[in-house]
Amino acid sequence: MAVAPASGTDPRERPARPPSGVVRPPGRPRDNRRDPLIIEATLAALAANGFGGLSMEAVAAAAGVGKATVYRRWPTKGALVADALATLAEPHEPHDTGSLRDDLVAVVNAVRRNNIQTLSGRIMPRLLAEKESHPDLFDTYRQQVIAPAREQVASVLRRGVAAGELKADLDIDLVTDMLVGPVSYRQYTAGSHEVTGTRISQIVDTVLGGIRAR
Amino acid sequence: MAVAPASGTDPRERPARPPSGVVRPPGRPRDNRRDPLIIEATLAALAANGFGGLSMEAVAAAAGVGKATVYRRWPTKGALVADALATLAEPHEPHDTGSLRDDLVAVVNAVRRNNIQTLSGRIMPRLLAEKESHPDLFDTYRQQVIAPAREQVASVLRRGVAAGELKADLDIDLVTDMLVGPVSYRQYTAGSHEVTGTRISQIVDTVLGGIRAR
Amino acid sequence: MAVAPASGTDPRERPARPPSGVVRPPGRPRDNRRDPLIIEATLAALAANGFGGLSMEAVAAAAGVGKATVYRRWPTKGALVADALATLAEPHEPHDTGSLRDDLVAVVNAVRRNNIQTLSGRIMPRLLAEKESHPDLFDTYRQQVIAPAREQVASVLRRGVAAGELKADLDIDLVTDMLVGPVSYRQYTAGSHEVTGTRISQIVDTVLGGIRAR
Amino acid sequence: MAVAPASGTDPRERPARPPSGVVRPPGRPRDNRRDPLIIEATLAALAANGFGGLSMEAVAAAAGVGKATVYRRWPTKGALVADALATLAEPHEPHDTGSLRDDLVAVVNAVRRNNIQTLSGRIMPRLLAEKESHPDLFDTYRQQVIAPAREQVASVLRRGVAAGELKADLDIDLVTDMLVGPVSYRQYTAGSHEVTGTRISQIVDTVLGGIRAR
DNA sequence: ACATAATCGAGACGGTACGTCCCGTCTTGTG
DNA sequence: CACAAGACGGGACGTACCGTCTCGATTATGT
Repeated sequence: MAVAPASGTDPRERPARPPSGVVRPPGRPRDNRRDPLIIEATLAALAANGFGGLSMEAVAAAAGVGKATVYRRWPTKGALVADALATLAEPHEPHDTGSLRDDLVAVVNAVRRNNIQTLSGRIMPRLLAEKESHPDLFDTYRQQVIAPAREQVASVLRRGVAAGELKADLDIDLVTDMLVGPVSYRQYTAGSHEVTGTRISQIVDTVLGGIRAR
Repeated sequence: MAVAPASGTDPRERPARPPSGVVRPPGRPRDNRRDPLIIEATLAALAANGFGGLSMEAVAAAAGVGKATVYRRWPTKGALVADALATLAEPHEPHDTGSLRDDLVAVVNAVRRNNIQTLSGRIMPRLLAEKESHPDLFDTYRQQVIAPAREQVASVLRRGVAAGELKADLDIDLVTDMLVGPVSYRQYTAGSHEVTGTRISQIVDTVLGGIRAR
Repeated sequence: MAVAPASGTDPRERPARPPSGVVRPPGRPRDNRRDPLIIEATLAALAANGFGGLSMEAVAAAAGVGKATVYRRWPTKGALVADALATLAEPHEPHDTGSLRDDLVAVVNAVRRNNIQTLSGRIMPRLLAEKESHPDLFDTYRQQVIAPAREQVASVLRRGVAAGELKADLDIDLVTDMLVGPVSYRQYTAGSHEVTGTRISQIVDTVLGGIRAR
Repeated sequence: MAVAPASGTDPRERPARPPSGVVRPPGRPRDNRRDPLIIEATLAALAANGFGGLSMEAVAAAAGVGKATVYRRWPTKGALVADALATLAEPHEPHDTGSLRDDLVAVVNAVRRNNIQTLSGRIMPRLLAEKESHPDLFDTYRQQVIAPAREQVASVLRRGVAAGELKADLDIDLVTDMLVGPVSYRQYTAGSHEVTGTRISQIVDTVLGGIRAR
């Protein structure tokens, strides 16, 4: 992780110097304002062309940065992309309205939105396509993006089990698949606007109640 | 579609000459044994590198054919790939054992196998990744491969409705998503061997009965 | 020597095919009309920037040829330049007017003209400057250009010795230096137009007669 | 000329402070011990790679100095090289043994030694090669190095004329060429060790006496 | 003593030139 | 006329390097 954490202040401002006593290398220090530019350009290029179609040159140009500046920070394309993917993790706030059904609808809706409106949602199919040649990249994506989203769904389900509302021996992992799977699969294979909030409610209700007559 | 239909005989054998009286263009006739070689090489290249990473040169080399031979048949890469994708359709035999649950398990298992063991299953993520730049290719794939598989599931569901075993107002399309989605999504995002036959049975049972306690 | 000898005919015309019975490699044969273009561009680049400053890319561009075409013929810059220098040899016609003095003036004038008006004369200082790093190139130049010119001077001197007009124990090599050296040195170090025909006559006369009073 | 004149003392010692009363700019004064290091490195780089191949970075590195230190003193590469060439002038002591022939041999020998054993002798071909693109540099070299050496030869010749030993209407410039030219041309084009003291004696004798039989 | 200000080595920065590699087109000789 | 083999022009990419710039540290000077 070569990327400095966001300082929370004006990004134009250079970060404060480290406390004295720290040994500093001689020469002009690296300008860390370049890092987020490069990372952003990398993610955009990844969404546009995938890993194989991503060139360091295009990243540098899009970031408005010399090629040497990129290579100075990340020696290989893989290292750059790995660091870029590591920044995709997003904080998820918990959902707890008291209604299990409403909470499930809310978290699955969050999955839906993340698939289509975010950069990471556009990156996913690219990484998926190259999973065989570069499994490590997709692993990183899974850990950073997919796993947290699933965990959010799973935590709601566990609350339902604890409250006695759901079967005590519920296979949480399986049911998570059954909530996330239809939404994601449909979105990716059928177009971005196919899955509406209404449909998600139907999915949740179906999983809760089944489809048998009476 | 420039591809000659499979003759059903030994492909090594040259097709018999048409009856005399038919006008034939002068010169050496085109050797149609080359076509399936090129199509196969195209699908393999598509699975390996996607559309963007597919080069006519690599296809020709893999097919053991000169580049000009490929270009003589298909003027562009798009035309070649479109024709190649059109050959992916596979015949599906109907499932009807009398048990709705067993039939659903069977058809979903067919989906599972098709995702991982066939060429078309390996091509899917590639086309998915390039859906934005080449939506027509993925449309072809959807019509040729995805739609028939879904239709198989849907037909079993419709039988269940007709038999009164399932709710009369069932949203067939939605439930199809709920059976196919979890399987495909899990397979593609989590690895090929994660989804077992047992798990598919659980999915079918959950969709049928729901997850509510009591 | 990968360069085909000049055919003497219209360079636009492709050379005749080799006699049948010669085995020919398959595929499109190399278009040997490209060779003289590349060689000419190489010599021009050599005169302009020397060996170190010569780039294969610039040569290809100047010749109106793809880079791969150059590398297909000559794998390295050194091989290309060596072949180019090998084409610099020019035929020298003998001088024999009956007058030793006039013949000497004529051959030294030929040296003078070759130094300033030809491509090889502009290439010489470049090779000279890089003699330490690439002695082989200058050696080639010396054999192809310098040695023949000196031999022309020497042959006239030998005729003078044989005719009894010059000292019998004359050091031909030394006197050749004394005729060629002042002209070349002056031209290269003082500018192109400093050495006139009159001056060359004076040099010849001085070498013949010396500078001592009476 | 930004170069401080040689102080004649130990160059390691910093120069004494100027007498008080002289206005001095505030801040850290420039350390003039760096200048000769940079000049030397420049001449060495010039001998090694010529003007075009000389980089300020390489000069700074060879001088053990930061790049900014070089640019603070000389704004351009041309200014640096011009100043470096201006330091090449060497003092020539007069030759006068009473024998014209011996004096000529001595001064021509001095030319010979200067061509091969000194830095300026190795720089000459580099500047010669770039005379067309940078005539000013070679002009400087000619004034600083070539002209003084020629003048030394010329002065001996003038003494010979004044003493009546040489023809009264002697073209001094021409004869200087005839003494210096063969030596320099031979050395540069044929290798460094080709011209011996014996050969120089022969050249002088030939110029003095001519080559005609009897 | 201490503030001031310019110099110093080191190295990051944007930009550029170059050789390698590869693609799609074109051009051969052969079947 | 089809076919393979491969030459051709063109372009994209990573490497290497250059001149400019910017940094912290140093070092004389003046108060």
